[in-house]
Amino acid sequence: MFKTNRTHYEKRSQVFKALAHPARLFMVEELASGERCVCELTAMLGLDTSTVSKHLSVLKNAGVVSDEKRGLMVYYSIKMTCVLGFFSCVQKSLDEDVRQQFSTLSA
Amino acid sequence: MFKTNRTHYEKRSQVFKALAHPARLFMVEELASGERCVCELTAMLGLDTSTVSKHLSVLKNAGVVSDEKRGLMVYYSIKMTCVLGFFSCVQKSLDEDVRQQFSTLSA
DNA sequence: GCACTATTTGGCAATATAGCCAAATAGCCA
DNA sequence: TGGCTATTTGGCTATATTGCCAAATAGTGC
Repeated sequence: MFKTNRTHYEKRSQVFKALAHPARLFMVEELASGERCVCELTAMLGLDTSTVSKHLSVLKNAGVVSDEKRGLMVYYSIKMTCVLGFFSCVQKSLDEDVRQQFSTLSA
Repeated sequence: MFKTNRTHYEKRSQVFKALAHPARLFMVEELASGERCVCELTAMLGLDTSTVSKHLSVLKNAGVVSDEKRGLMVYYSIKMTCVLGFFSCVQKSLDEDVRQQFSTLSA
């Protein structure tokens, strides 16, 4: 059932692993507005350049983003565009949970 | 930019963290067909019952699934139904990558 | 109550991830 | 070439996750 095509599930989970970090989530949402160089993302995140670079390589290896070098800078942009649809789904569910907790409290 | 609403991104990333494991991914897909008890999922996964139980609690805490106790058994079912749409997106992207690698090789 | 089954929880060792610093690499310009 | 900037890579420590076993909890039926 599971063990026979475990690698199949491992490949798929790589994408979710890539999105499973606040900094990487932020970057993907930022890239939704257009390509950004590493330096721009670094400034926005307030993390070390090397840390940001490693986060981006995680997203790249998962196939979520792609990169292009132009001069000194490396520009990243979204490749797996459909992941943007995830965020509204997740947000909606989180909002519903909050609403439900509130109505439980006030009941 | 990021540091000011870091907790916001942390909450969202919880959902992706929950999906970022092959066993949990398998369970969510299985639950798409209907509710399952822990024992059924344990049999399919070939993991220790305690391990499966912990995986399920991760999914529950993230709001992805919900549980209901009936007699001795605890039945889990999908709560965040929209996550099912993720899988086709991810699969489609992975397929495209494979196709692209193939065409690069044969070119 | 006792015995039995299903599930959860605590604890531990092995492994993976995140962040920083330092060093390496790559491209620009003089 | 050398100096400068942007990015990546290696290495390290701190922290988080995974999976097992053992023990605790909860529900059933005698």
